[in-house]
Amino acid sequence: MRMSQGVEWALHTCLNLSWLNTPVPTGTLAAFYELPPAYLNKQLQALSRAGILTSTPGPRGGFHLARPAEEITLLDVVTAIEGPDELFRCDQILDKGPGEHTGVDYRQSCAFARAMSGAELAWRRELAARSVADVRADVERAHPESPANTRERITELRG
Amino acid sequence: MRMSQGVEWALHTCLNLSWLNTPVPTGTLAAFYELPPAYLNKQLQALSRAGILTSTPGPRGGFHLARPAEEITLLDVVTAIEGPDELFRCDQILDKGPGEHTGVDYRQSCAFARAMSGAELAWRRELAARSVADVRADVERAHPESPANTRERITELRG
DNA sequence: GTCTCGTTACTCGGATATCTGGTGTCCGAGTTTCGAAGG
DNA sequence: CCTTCGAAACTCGGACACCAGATATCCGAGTAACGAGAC
Repeated sequence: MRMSQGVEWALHTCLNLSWLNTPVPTGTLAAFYELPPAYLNKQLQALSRAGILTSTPGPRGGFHLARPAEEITLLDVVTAIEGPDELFRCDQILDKGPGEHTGVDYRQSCAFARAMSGAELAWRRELAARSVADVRADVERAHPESPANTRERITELRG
Repeated sequence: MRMSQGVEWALHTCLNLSWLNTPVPTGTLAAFYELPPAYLNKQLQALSRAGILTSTPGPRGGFHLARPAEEITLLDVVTAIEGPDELFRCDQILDKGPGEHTGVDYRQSCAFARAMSGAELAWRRELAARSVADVRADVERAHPESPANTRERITELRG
């Protein structure tokens, strides 16, 4: 049960994009971290479908944030990459056990499913409470040179 | 990022075992929910390695809880099946980016890793707060006949 | 009747296949840009 | 000099291989039970 690698890429890429105000193509964003460009593109497409990024085709095109970093939560990114499914999926194991098989939704009736769902909700709540802008503020506090470094490196890579 | 099916099996099996005080072989436990016996055995082995179950070989052998259900948390079971790894693993993507590459642990320095780790901690805290005995109490409150039903069905299946 | 011992059957345990989903890659559709040609 | 037009290059987007981990299975090592035989 490891989280997809794409989540980490997506988060850092969103942070970098929040320091820029121009579309950046996938190749440049991938070169920044030496990532496989085509696969990063796949993740960015997912973010685009989720309405987090906006893509512009053609020369001088690329991806840019679809809305302010303050309105992009970590949960948004995780959900965009990993999908909306829950971690613990109750496959209605109880259907085969004894008792009434009245076609009830075990996601609600199974006590384990409820407990797991509650724990997952706490996780989601934490993720939804932190935006990319919050993290950006932390980074800028610890490393004030980061924005300038990123901007410089991006323009340099774009050549 | 779906959680392994084995977690659900393990949870329900632990609950059933908490209603019995005798070793139950894998075959019987599997038949209870019509699960593949050999694969369930694999999961129970993991629980055994984690110290949640105790296995006794030979005739009249099987698995039984290694400690009271009050002392078995949902987190214990999840960790036993899924392993101790974190959901979000920071693969030190920043190592390739600009800045100092002083061999620091990005699990600590990366702001995203810290945020994700915090959210995961909230999740683990919820899971650790609920024991199998808590869930058992919920089930017995909603379905008082469950313990007797389970005991009856187990002895019936064992033949 | 009781103890001993060997056989038997049953259990776990790990080593072995199979399959789905994450990982990685490629090429085509569409658009902007740029430059050249004509007015 | 300005406008128009066309080709080219660059971008995303989805369709196609590959691989690790989860799923599923099998057979051997070990042990408790049981029964037969001896005392």
